[in-house]
Amino acid sequence: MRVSLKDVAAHAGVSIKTVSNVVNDYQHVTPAMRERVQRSIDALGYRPNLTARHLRKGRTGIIALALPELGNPYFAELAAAVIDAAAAHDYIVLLDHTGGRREQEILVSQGFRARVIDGLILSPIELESDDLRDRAENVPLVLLGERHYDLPYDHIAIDNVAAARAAVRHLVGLGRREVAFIGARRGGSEPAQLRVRGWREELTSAGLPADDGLVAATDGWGHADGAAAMIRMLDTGRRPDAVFAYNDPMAIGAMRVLHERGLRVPEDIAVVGFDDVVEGRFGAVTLTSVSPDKEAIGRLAVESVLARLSGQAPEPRRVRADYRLVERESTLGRRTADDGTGG
Amino acid sequence: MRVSLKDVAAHAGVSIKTVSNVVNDYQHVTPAMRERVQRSIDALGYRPNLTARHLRKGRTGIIALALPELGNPYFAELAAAVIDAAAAHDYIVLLDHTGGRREQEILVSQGFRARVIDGLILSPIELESDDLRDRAENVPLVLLGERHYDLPYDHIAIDNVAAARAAVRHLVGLGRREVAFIGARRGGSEPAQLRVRGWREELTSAGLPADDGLVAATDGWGHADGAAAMIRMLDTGRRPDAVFAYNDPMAIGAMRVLHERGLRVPEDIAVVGFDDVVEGRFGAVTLTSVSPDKEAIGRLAVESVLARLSGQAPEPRRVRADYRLVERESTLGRRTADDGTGG
DNA sequence: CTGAAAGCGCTAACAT
DNA sequence: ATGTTAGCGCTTTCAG
Repeated sequence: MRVSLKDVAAHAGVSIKTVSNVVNDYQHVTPAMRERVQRSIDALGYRPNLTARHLRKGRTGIIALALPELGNPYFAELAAAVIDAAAAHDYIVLLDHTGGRREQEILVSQGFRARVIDGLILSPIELESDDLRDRAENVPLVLLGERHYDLPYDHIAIDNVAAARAAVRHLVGLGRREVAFIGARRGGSEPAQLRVRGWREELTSAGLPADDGLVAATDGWGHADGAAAMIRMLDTGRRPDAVFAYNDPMAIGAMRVLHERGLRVPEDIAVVGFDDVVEGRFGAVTLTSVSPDKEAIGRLAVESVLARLSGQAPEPRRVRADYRLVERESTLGRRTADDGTGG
Repeated sequence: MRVSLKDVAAHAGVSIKTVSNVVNDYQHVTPAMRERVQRSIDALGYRPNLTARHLRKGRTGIIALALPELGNPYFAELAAAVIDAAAAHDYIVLLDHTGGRREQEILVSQGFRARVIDGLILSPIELESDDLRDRAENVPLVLLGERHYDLPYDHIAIDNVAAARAAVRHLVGLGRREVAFIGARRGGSEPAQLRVRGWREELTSAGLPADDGLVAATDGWGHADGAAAMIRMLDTGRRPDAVFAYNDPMAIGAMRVLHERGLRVPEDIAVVGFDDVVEGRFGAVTLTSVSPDKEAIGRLAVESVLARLSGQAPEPRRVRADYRLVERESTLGRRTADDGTGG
C-alpha cells in the first residue's frame, strides 16, 4: 500500500506536522530535523497524495482544454502551447475534444466530462451565447476564438476580420480580381463568419465582386472538405483566380484538386490559407497563410485562467493575440532564393 | 460556496448517507425518498466533489498520456483515439509531451508531472530499460511503440520490422533497386532501429545493397529533418531510386526537396512513409505509407491500463496492433481513376 | 431502507 | 521549532 505522512512520522519518530513541514519546505525546521525526516521519506519511498492535498486546498492543479479536434494540426500545436504554458505554472492539462459539436461543447462547458479541474479553456465552434448563460459551473472559463458572446468570460482571439482582410488584400495586391472563399461553415461558426466578412469587406472596398457564387460552404474543416468545396465551385463553371480558405487543411485540400485538374498554383489560381500549420511549409507548393501567434494564445489563455483563479482581473477580458501573413509560393510563385521551408 | 452532501441532507431533512445513496443510484431507496432528495439536489444545484470521492475511493478516473510531441499528426491522432477509448470507460485523459527527450520521459514515468492518475500510457523514444527498472511509482504503466525492454510492463505496438519489410518489398516489387532509409535517429530510438532492420533484411534477402551510404540519420522526426536528410544524401552524390522514411512528415519533407531539385516522384524516386497521416493523402503527390491501426492502439492501451487496475492480466502483455500498407501515388504514380484522396 | 460515525491523506489553525 | 487536532467532502461499515 501507499505510504502516508503518518507512516513517515512514525518511522522518524516525529509528528505528522513536522513531516508535512519538510515536504512543503517550511521555513522553521532545524536542519537536523529536516535531515532526519528526509531520511525516513527516502527510506519509505514516500510520495505525497495529491488528491488529499487537493481536497484540502480546494485546488487540483489541473486545467482542462477542450478543442474541436486534434487531427487539425493547428489545434494540436495550440494544445502543445497550452501544455507548456501550464507547466510553467505547475499546472497540468486535461485534454478533451468536442468535434465542434454544440452538444459536446455544452457538456464540456458545464463540466460533465471533467469536474476535477481548476479552470477550463474551451475553443467553441457551434456554441451559442444562450448555452453559456445558465452555466452553473463555478470554475473559470476562458474562450478561445473570436466570438460576440455578451457574457462575462475571458476571450483570447486574433482579429479575424482584419486578418482575413490582410489575406485578401495581399491577393488583390498581386492583381487577383476574383477571389473565392472556401469554408463558410454550414450551420454557422462565428470565426468562419468573421473571415467571410473580412473577405467581403476587403473585396468590396477594392471594387471587386464578393457575391455568394464565390463562397463555398462546407460541413467540416478538414482537407477533404476543402477538396470537395473546390470541386463544387469549379463544377459550377466559376473560375476564380484566387482562393482564400478558412484554414490550411482546406487550402491544401483545394490545392490538391487544382493540381488534379491541371490548374497551376499560383499562376492560374493563387491560394491563401489560415493558421500556418507546419504542413503548409513542405508541400510541392508552399502555402501562404495567416499565422496566429499560437504560443501567445496558449500562454494568454492559461494566464487568464490563473488570474481569475486568484481573484484578479475582475472585468472579463477580451484579449487580441497577434497574427501575421506569411507569404509563400501559393501566392508568390517559386522564388529564386529558396526560402520555401522557412517560417 | 459549493454545496456539499451535507447541505443537501439538511435541505431535504435526511442524513448524508441517504443523499449519497441517491447520488450513487443505490438500489434500496424508496421512490418517494429518492424524489424528495432529488428535489433538494436540483434546488441547491448540488454537484458531487470528485476530489473527495477520489480520495475516498483511491481512484481518480484520470489516465495520463505522454507523447513525444503533438505537432506530429500521428501522435495527435493517437491522442484522439486514446481520449475516445478512455471516454468509453468514463475516464478522462491528462496529456503531456516529452519532446522525446530521455530526461522528460524518465520524469513522466516516475510521475513527477502528474501524480493524480490511475494509470500512465507512455510513448517513449529515448527511454532505456534501466530508467524504468527502479520505478517507484505504483500506477500501471503501458508502453506504446515496440521496445525490447525486459521489464514487466504492457507494450502495445505494431511489428515494425515486418511493416518496414512490407514497405521495402513493395518498392522492390516495383522494380526499385536502390532504396534509401531516411530517419535512423541519432542517439538511437528503438522503433527507428527496428525499421532500419526491416529495411536491411528485406533488401539483403532481395540481393540489393543496404550499405550505410543509403541510411540518413537525423536528430528529429519532423518535415525539416526529412528535408535536411534528403539534401545531405543527394549531396553525397548517391542517387537512390526509392526512399523509405521513418515517418510521413519526414517523407513529405524529403519529397519537397526532390521537387525543388526537379526530381520526379515516383518516376525518378519513389517514396514510402510511415504512419499514414491525413496530410499524406492531399499533397501534389499522395504518399504511400504504412498505416498502423491507431484506433486499436489507443483502445488497447486504455484497456491494458484498466485491466491492470482491476487486478486482471497478471502477466505483462505484448500486444501486436494491426497495420497495412496503403499504396498511393508516391510509389504507383498518378492513377487514371482518381483515388488519391481515399484511404 | 435509512442514520451515525469513522476515516481516506493532507493542511492549517492553534497550542506548546 | 514542533505537536495536536479539526475538517476538506465523500464513501462505507455498522447499527437500527
